[in-house]
Amino acid sequence: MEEHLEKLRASGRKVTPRRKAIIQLFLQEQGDLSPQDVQEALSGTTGQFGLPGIYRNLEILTTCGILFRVVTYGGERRYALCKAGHGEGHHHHIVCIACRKVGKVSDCLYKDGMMVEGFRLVSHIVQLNGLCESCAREKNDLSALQELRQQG
Amino acid sequence: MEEHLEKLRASGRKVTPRRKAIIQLFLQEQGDLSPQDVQEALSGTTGQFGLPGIYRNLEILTTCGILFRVVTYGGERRYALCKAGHGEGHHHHIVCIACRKVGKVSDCLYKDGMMVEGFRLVSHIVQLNGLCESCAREKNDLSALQELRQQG
DNA sequence: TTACCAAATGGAAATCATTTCTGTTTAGAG
DNA sequence: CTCTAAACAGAAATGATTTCCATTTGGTAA
Repeated sequence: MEEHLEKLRASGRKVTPRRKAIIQLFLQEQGDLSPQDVQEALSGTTGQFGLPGIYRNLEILTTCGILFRVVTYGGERRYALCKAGHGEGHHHHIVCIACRKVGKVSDCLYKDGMMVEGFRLVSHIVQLNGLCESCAREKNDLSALQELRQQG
Repeated sequence: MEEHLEKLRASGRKVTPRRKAIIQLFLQEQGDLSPQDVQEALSGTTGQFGLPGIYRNLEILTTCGILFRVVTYGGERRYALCKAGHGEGHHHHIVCIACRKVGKVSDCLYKDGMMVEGFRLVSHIVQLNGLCESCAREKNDLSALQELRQQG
């Protein structure tokens, strides 16, 4: 938690109860959450929690590098805790489709500047979904892996 | 054009003036378009063109493999012409940030099943942005490349 | 500690994208 | 040429996201 608050302060933002509550929630949940998920989870805890404030704060926490926005085909808005340390550069995340654990991918196979299909790469979006070690072990029969592969 | 209509027929859809107009537009524009872009471009041409119909058709054309939905960080809805031939399997696209030309990436560096950071990869989203050959040649001074790199 | 002010908050309301619904038209098979 | 499922237009509903504004608060400096 403290490392996250540090990121907040470092970017000149205030540490408020709301923000602590949101970070706390993500620490508990592990997985990715939509703004609506956040509202439901926090309603009742600290009185009401309006969606506008949640949108604002999710965006701010993302700017600070505390959260990141998960990339999905449908474009749904979902956030998760960023695994990169303070000041770390370009990276992606990999999410476990079973337990939603998030891993950091700091050495992406794609590097800006490299050639791909006749194009010189300038930027790239990568979102990986997989099975973390423990979940893979749990379901290491092929049929399970097959099924999981469907979900995308 | 004919190859695209073939994809429509192959999936049991009708070939209508609307759909031809949309495909025609994407053939002209080369780049990616939002539903709103499509409406603006087609308004006046063939009388009115309601947004609901555009949403429906963009989705249908995507299902048929004629279009694909571009992946963006913000989740904005944008579509472009898919470069894959009929029946081709898993692939991604690379978009030229200068001329918006789209290329097909059929052999992605990430393969489902491979290990990444201790996770077994099950699925992945990849969207590449770069400079196509001719645009790279045009602006092959480093400063231009530098600038372009900012835009993401 | 206290005062201060920019930043953060809550919540209503506005906005904007997207979907649903309904009645009408049309592509294309037979 | 007829017929039917699919496609169509457009109005309206829905739902997510943003804007606005009056109020409160975190955290710095006196």
